[in-house]
Amino acid sequence: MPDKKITADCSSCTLAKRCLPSGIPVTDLYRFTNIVSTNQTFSTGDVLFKQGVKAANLYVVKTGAFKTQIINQFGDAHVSGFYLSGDIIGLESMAGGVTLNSSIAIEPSLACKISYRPLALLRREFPSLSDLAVKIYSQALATTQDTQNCLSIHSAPSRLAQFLILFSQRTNQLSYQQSDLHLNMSRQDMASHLGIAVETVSRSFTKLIDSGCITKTGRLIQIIDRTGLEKIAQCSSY
Amino acid sequence: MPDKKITADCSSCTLAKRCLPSGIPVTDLYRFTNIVSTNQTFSTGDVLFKQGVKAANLYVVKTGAFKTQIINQFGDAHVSGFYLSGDIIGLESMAGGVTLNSSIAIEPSLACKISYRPLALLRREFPSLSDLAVKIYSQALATTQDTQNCLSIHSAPSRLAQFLILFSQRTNQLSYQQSDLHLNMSRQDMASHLGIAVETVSRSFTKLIDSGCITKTGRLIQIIDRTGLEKIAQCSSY
DNA sequence: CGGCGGGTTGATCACTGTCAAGACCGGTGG
DNA sequence: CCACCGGTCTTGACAGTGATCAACCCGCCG
Repeated sequence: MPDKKITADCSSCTLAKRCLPSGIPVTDLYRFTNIVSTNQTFSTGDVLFKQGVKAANLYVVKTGAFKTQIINQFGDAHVSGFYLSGDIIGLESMAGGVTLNSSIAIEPSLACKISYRPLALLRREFPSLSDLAVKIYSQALATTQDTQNCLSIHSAPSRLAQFLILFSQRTNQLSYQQSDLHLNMSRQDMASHLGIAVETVSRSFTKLIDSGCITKTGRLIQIIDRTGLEKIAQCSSY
Repeated sequence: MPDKKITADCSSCTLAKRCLPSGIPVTDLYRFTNIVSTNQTFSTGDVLFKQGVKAANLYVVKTGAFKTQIINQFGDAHVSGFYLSGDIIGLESMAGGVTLNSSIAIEPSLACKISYRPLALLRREFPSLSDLAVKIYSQALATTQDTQNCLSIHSAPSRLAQFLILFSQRTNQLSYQQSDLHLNMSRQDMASHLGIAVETVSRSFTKLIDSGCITKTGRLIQIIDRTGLEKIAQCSSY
């Protein structure tokens, strides 16, 4: 690491309590700061890493949003996940050594880069960091299983409703009952993620609006009736 | 732990090389054996753990097969995953402390139970076990993302084809090109897992057979034309 | 001004969920 | 040995949903 520029150290980061540094005693925090490239900037469409290359880094989203997508041999892309502030990207590629998907910024964003190797060394040294890693992985697994459940819902409006519920839970982890919801991604990305056509996404939105559960202006959603939305998400024939 | 009966220790287990004990030096293997309840027997339909109770254990499938399912507030069940020999059940519930799903045997099976707590202590003690945990979690994440991709496929025959491909990859990890495939689960479970109706599963099977990619006798599948099957799995309009 | 990408709305048709009936298989009891 | 029964699986008919193609609106930018 010749002349790495550290734009900010982790001790002053607002995410530190929820991020990997929380696995290390504050007195040793400098050890962590040494292996991180903080606050790398990305514009919309910038690529964090490409599918099928050597997997070497984790990325923590500081501000903005990213998507991951998998491209099959026919060139069809499927958006596999969205990552918001505090989320960690690249966990699934750690075992194989090769990136299983591409990651792309969907907003102007900041992300911190952490190399696998030195992180593993720190993990071996600090048991509390090992505990945190397990916790993070466990939560990541739970999240993807939520997504899986969402995808197994039959009707399109129900699927969209479930997606909105899950998304709002993730964005409002701190203040859960907040009802405003900014959908960072395009309809195209949502459609790909949910496995339905773009037009169907639009139509499903209008159905949710007509039912009085949400309002919408562009990409800004407001959840009016959360229980109603949950009911729609679980009603098999809506 | 008063009078726990150890029916077999891990050093003699055929799975040991792929299982958690591989994270510990052979000389310390007895430490592992002490925290495992090996070879617990389950009949078809037996419950490993229920959804929404205190999460306390991991289970390693030794022989047989299990499913996990999530039941929503309306009583609808969704089969979230299948677990075969060598797979680990319960990873996603570690962080929250509460089981996120139920796990049920779909065949007469053997499984080994490992409590979180003493496992975490061992992990803190043996860095190689910590590495293995990360690797296992990473692979589990990759697997669920595969499943997610499978669910985002539009047409039912394509979805089934993709499921068969993924399933055969998992069962034949050792001898990859093996083409025989025993589907342990009922059509009902497959349908729930894939998010389609039971009848559609049947119809999709006949389509795959008609296309000459597979043959089928009951729950035994033989893959004749693997590349053809892959082509169907990725063709958007089949 | 015109082109372009993102988003919505409309019309049509294929696909799949649903309901119903029948085939198959294993187990039980006469 | 056979009849009966339950569950699992398959096949058929029909209706509803969503994918597709097309047109249109809107904001942005050259």
